[in-house]
Amino acid sequence: MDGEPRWLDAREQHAWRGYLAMQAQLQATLHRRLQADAGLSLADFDVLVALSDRADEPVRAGELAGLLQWEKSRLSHHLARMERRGLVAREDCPDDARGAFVVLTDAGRRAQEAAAPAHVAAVRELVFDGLAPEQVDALISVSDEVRARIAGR
Amino acid sequence: MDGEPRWLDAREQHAWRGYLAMQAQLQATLHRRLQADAGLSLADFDVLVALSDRADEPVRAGELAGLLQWEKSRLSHHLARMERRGLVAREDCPDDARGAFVVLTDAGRRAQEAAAPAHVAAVRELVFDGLAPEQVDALISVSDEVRARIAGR
DNA sequence: CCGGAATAGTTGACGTGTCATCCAGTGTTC
DNA sequence: GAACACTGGATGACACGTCAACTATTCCGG
Repeated sequence: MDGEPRWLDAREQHAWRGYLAMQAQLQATLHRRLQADAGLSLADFDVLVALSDRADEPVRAGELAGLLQWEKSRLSHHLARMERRGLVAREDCPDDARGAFVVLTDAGRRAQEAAAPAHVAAVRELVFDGLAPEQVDALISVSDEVRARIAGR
Repeated sequence: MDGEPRWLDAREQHAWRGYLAMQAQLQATLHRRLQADAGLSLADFDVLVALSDRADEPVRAGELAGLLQWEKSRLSHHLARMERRGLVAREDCPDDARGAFVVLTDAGRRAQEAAAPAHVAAVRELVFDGLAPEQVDALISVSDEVRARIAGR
């Protein structure tokens, strides 16, 4: 079927290793800073942002999973932990008795608002302040292309 | 200290969200395929590749951690799991009695050789086959810049 | 040589993510 | 309306990663 595997050439290997290193270090750094500044994980922050984008309307768990592109089970576990810490609450859903609404608590809203400025500043500092506009464009086009290839097949 | 936080502009937000989505989906897809094809996690694969790059010379655990850019404790836990599955073995280090050598077992070598072609093919298919040479260059320059900013501060 | 600092690696506790499974409520079909 | 599959979500088991504490050795100054 594939005879000889086609390995990556030198430039591709360089790009791939560089990308892997960047992504690991960037994620770890942003995570550590957010944790240190605000006591939140990146995942916590994503959930809080998604919920506060919806003002205060309760959001269905499944819909939230879709927004975050998370598996339902991941979200369920994560919400259980966040609920234990008082950041979110689950409410019964009148329309569909097997569904659940998720809402931000006051503590959750405060945590998100407190965390956001430093987090954005870190993203700026580590990424965008160092990139020329063409590099930002390239990042967009690469992301779009790769995502299209992942989705389409 | 920072008065008004400087938010990301529309283009930057687009780039950032796209990057985050790409990286999450790419990692998940590569992980799932490697797991399905070869029963290995990405982390397993990285360890096996690092060890097989060193032919069969035993590698000190600490050095391996450095090569992989992993914390020592992560490596220790991961090696314990891989050792349980028979992919690697730990040996005593004669020079330094508190050190440990890590070696690939035959099963480990076979697993790595069996996994590599499909994994490279997946990276090609999802990433490099879709990118023009300038995009690969841009990926390199972005990775270098971001890593420099993470390191230097 | 002795005692304390540094180093190599392990361990335990805990948060996180995945997969498979389960359960309850819903919808559909006859 | 009873049997059926379907859907929303929770749960348990387990792999993974991090942090802090720990153990055993080595190193170094006196």
